[in-house]
Amino acid sequence: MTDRIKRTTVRDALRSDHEMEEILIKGWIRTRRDSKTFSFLEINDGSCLKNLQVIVDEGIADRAIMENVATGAAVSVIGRLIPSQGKNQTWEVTAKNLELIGKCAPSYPLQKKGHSVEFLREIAHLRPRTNLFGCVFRIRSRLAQAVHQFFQQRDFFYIHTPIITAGDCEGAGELFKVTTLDPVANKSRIEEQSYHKDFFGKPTFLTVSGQLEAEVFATSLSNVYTFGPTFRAENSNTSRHASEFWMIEPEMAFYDLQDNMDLAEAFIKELIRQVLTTCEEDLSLLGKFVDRGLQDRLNFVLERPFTRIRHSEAVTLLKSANQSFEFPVEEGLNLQSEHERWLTEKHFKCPVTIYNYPSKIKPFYMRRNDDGQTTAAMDVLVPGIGEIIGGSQREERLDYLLENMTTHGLKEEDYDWYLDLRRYGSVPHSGFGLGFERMLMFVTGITNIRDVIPFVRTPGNAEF
RNA sequence: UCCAGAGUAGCUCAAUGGUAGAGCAAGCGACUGUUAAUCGCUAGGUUGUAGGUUCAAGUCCUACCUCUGGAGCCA
Repeated sequence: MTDRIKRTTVRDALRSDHEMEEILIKGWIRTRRDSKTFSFLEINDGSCLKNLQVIVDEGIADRAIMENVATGAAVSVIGRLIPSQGKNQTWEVTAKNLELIGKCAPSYPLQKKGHSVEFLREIAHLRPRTNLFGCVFRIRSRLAQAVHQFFQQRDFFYIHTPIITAGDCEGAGELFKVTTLDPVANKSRIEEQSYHKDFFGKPTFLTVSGQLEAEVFATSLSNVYTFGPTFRAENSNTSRHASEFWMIEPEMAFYDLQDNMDLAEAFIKELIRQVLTTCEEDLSLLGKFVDRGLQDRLNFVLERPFTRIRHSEAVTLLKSANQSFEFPVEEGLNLQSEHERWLTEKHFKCPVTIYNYPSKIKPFYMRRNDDGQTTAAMDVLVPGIGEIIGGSQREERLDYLLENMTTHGLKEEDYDWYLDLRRYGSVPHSGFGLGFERMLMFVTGITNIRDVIPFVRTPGNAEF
């Protein structure tokens, strides 16, 4: 019987502009309230935040079935969609037929009332069934879509850079080693010897960035972007770091640092605009229970230009700040979290783009400025999260690049193909990396990165 | 990895070194076009782990584990 009618999602049912004599709804029961001769079921199928209220009169389903129609169970309902007599919904369904698809054991850990995000993290396989995580992951999907939309509208090409890479890019940061060798069986061997027998015949790692590969395509297709998983084996235990995360890395030929900063700002604003206009309902829940000022803050960021200051100006501001910092502020030193927070949260109270960083604290591929002291690097900082974008104009001049590699202790032969880009028709180009989860944290108000990734990987944790 | 804090019922939390408690959830019942429904009853515990101090440890000490917040690394 149920096979002949097309299933309607809860979202479509609640958006209906007319009564429906017969509707088929499938989903999970969020809660049940019993009256003397009938029951109220709240059904959610994840298609939207809201539940659909179903009225089941006595006798519609067997007593044995009704006993199992409880919180968490999966059901199928055929009934009439009619205007609701109740207060909290416009439409409701009076059931003509109720089937139990999958019953729910009484040990089901999700209750009607609020759970802490810490507890829900332990049951990551069930947490998308909560209002909060349903909202987060619907928004995550929209945000990913918005990323592609932004670049595709600007004729950028989406490049799939490798996840397994050879060689440890710029020697910085801890990498995950990829190997088919058994570390126990080979423990007595010298590492170099073992690599000859390894799958790729050389050391390989999970990617920490697709940037160098993206540069290949920027110097051929002009405007490109990557959007994929990224891996860092750093022992970072903070609310803003994960071992596996998603990063977006646009790379543009003929862009200088100014162009790069302009694009970064337009990108962040467009992502916010998309979420504001397409995720209104989900945002409203987050605005109510997670971050009271969420929508106001997003609108505020959208309307104002980001503040842009040179690193040296930031240092001057911080030095004259009427605030004592734990760490010293010095020209030539990197800014600490507390300094970034002061700039973006206390002083400017908006996103801040800092550029022209001291050369010695930046990697080899960034372009040297004419002053000889700074590089054409830029970071975008946002209130509450800190660094959300890091980028630069790349060093397109072969001789300077080689010089940088020497000072960073890198071997020329390891970057031969990268250097070829400078040998054969080199052009100025720029790019940046945006942490997808950090952006999602910013638009949802969620303060821990573990709560915006479906299945988080952090040091010591690879569950599910 | 470093600093700080916390681990007690399924969840959120109480408990001067002296018999382990509540709210919610669950189970049973009553009531009701209800909507975080309401009311009554029932059950639920090796107090993170291992040692130690003490007549007596959830409570004090040591080590370890896990989680949370902050720092560093960064996106």
